[in-house]
Amino acid sequence: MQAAVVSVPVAMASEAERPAKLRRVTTADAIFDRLYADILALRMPPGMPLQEKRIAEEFNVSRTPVREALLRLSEGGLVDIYPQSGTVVSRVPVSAIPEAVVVRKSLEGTTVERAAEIATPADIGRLDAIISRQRSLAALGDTSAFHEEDEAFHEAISGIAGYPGIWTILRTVKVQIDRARRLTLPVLGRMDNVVHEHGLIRDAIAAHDADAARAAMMHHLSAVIPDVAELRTQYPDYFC
Amino acid sequence: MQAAVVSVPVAMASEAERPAKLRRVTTADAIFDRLYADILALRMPPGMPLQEKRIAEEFNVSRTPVREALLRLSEGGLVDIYPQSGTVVSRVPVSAIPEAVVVRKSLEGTTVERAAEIATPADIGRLDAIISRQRSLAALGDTSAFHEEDEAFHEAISGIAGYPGIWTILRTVKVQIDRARRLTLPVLGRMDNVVHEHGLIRDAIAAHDADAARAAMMHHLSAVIPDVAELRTQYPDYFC
DNA sequence: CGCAATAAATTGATATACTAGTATTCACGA
DNA sequence: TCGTGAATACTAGTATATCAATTTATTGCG
Repeated sequence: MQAAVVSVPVAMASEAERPAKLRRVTTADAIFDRLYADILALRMPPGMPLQEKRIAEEFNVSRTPVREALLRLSEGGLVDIYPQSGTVVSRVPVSAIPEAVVVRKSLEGTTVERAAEIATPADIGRLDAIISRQRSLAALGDTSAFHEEDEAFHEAISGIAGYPGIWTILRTVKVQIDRARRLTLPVLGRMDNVVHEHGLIRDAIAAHDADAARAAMMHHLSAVIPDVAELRTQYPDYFC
Repeated sequence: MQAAVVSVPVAMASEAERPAKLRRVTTADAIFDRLYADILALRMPPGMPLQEKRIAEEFNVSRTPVREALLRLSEGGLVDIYPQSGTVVSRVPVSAIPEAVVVRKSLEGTTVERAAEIATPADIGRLDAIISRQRSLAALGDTSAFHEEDEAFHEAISGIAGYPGIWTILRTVKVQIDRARRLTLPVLGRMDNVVHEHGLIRDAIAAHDADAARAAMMHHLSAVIPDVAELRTQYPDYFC
């Protein structure tokens, strides 16, 4: 099943304070990561049918860890499990995207304000490093690596603000938006715009101007809203 | 299978499903709901060791659905699973509580503003009904039922705003706060204060005054922050 | 063609056994 | 006596086989 909307977030602090006893990577974790990446990269497009048994054979494991991975993906809204029927890669719920954008604006607005208040020069340096890498990747046209750095930028701001758990929530919320955005990111010049907007956010944080930082973030988040109407006509099978 | 007969309030929240495919309640769901309720009500206190095998025997089911339930609880931060070692009810991460409050303020602030903008008289009526029930429950001193109505109030506001997915996030974030709050809720007069604060929020929404609604919500959320320092000395085993 | 009976397919759950780490115990030696 | 370390008893992770419950596809008959 799929919660139709912004899916269940992983609780904050569950991973963060594992007392030095680092959780070892289980088979189920590996399967999850692989499927997660494949779905996000659209190598497994929305609507694609999945089967526990087939995946188990493909990875040479039993159904058990595959099932665990699929259940976790289901909670994240990336797959829909229909009992006694089948499992499919979930279609992107277009109706939930506006809500997801609202969540991002709310949380990232709060976060960037706080970051602007307490950022240190070292923090600014880390942001600069990310932006620098993004500039290079934009020039190379490496959209995949660029997207990773984009995530790193937003995660870094959460870290600067002292709200690492908020990033955990945002990552979950962002997934559906990102799946849609993956279809539009190749648009020429978009990556350069992102780099520029990140620079504005960075400058506002460096200047400890909370209001400007929020404004820059709001503008940035508004700019990356995918045009769902157009996408829907272009990839009708990928949305619902 | 006897456990399926054990009637557990499955509807801990809206499982608003698509009409076509409705998901039946699985054994794992029932186990999850039961454990979730027991942990939240502190019938299973933080630090209490759990064992898949023992729980399975207790519910007369196999390990499989128990395991699925524990994995979901783990993602929600309610239990900590140590591979090849054991599972325990998680201690409340005190360091995460302030962050959780920030998330609540951010999201519920956004939500209540939107609700104030578009609330209909019928919506106000629903809020009034909840507040009315809370007033009765406060008089009776039924803290458990009162808490359920408290959840209903905040969920209703999310619904009015048209952001049902935000409630899903909030519920997850609220859990850790609520676990701590359960130790302080019996404070005399607190329930009456909550009723009053809910009334102020309701009035602001009814008046379509977004600013006042946000202010009332901020005040409300600030008032229910548990005194972690005191709790930590009073229940040292429950926090980390 | 319509439709009901039937077969196939798939997830949900059970039972069992085994693996691989983890924590405890307890005898042993400095 | 006090560690120390190896044997030992857990516990979660995985594998396998099997059945149950349900949905979906197929078949065959009127």
